Amino acid sequence: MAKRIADSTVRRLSAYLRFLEDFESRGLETISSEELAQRGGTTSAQVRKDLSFFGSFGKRGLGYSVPELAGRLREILGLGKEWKVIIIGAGKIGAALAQYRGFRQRGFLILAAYDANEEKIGRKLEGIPVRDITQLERDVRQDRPDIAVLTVPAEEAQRVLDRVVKTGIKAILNFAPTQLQAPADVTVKTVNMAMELEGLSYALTNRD
Amino acid sequence: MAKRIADSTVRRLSAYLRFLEDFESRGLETISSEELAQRGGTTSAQVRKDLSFFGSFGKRGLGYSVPELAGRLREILGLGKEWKVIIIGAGKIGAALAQYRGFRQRGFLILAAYDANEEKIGRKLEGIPVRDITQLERDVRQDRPDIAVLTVPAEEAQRVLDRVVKTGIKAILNFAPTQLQAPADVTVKTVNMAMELEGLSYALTNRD
DNA sequence: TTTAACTTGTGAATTCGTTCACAAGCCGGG
DNA sequence: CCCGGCTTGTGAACGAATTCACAAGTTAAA
Repeated sequence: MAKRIADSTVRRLSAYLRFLEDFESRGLETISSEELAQRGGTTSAQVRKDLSFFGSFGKRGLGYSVPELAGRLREILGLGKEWKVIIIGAGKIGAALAQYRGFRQRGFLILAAYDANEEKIGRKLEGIPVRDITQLERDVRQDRPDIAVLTVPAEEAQRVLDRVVKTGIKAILNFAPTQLQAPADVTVKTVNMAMELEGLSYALTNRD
Repeated sequence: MAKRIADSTVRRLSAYLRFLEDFESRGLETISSEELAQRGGTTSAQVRKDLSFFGSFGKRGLGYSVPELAGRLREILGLGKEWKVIIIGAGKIGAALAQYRGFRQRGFLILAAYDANEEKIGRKLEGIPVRDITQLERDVRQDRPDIAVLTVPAEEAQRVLDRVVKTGIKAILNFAPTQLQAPADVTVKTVNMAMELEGLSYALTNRD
């Protein structure tokens, strides 16, 4: 890949793909950058610029072919293959994720959940086996998951992350409300609800 | 408030507060911008700039008083008062949120959850009453919640949001993986897991 | 074939956020 | 009381992301 693409750009591509799939299911053939922009809360210039990093997919005067652009976006985002996911922490959030149909829909296959609690080990979490966290390293060697989702308490998050990194997993989705340190070749995305809530609190407090 | 503060700045303030609380509990008196920066994965100049938007809280040569800065940040973020929250959608994610202790800890009081499913109405979700969604408008007039958390399917999210906005609620935390349209005076924050996952997929696919 | 109405792709201009760099201020030790 | 070591607060420089603006290409209709 020639240029480094900003995180915000990738997020928008992801949003565009969602609208395209909606358009696709309604049988529409073409879409303009303006239509795409309105649905995504951005501008048509932004849409065109975002896409231009990866090539030129549109036809001047006409717009973009919906199926073609959707296909190209899936390719760019790496959604062509199946990604194997493990969930670490079989609590309430882990359970909510385990049943989330968005995973499977987009090609993310959840292999297993891990926990230290003996009462949970051996059971199923929304159909997904809960395994003993002590087996993590052995299982990873065998199953080769691509992504680990962390739903453990904040206090344990860094320790668990270090362990996960050591197994060679390069992508982590963290739900613990804490900043994590990881090597540069490991991508960590954090979903921090506490932060979002405080953002709302700030907005409510500082109105014009 | 004189200047418009960037979203990214508010998120960092929220992160700083978390470290400060950690420092506070360990009985430390002062902290430098450098220490704060290291924990938050940013730079000391960034920390100082962020804080400078709101005044000057530090002592040159010494750093910041931990309790004082924590207090000022809570004030800035509007965490001094108790915010009343309702959850709309009593599914798995709603349940996970209902039991999330981070809410209460930071002064967010969950009043109730709402659902259309008769089997859920009247029961409790992690100790929180599940009410009939048809009563939403009446309840809001009475209870005056500040924040609504949306954990409904993507297809219904916009419709539910419109209804919530009409009741006068000005802050919404959305968990549906969809872009929502709201009036300018309503703040909507979306936690979009699908987007984060696709960000990981992109990162795994486009390595150097 | 010509024209009018559209829409893309992209350099240039602009805006916004981050980093640099340093004067100003504080503290402790001699 | 003065000096050396530290750390803040903040303009200025920089860099990144967004928006502007327009040439170039497409289509449809006359």
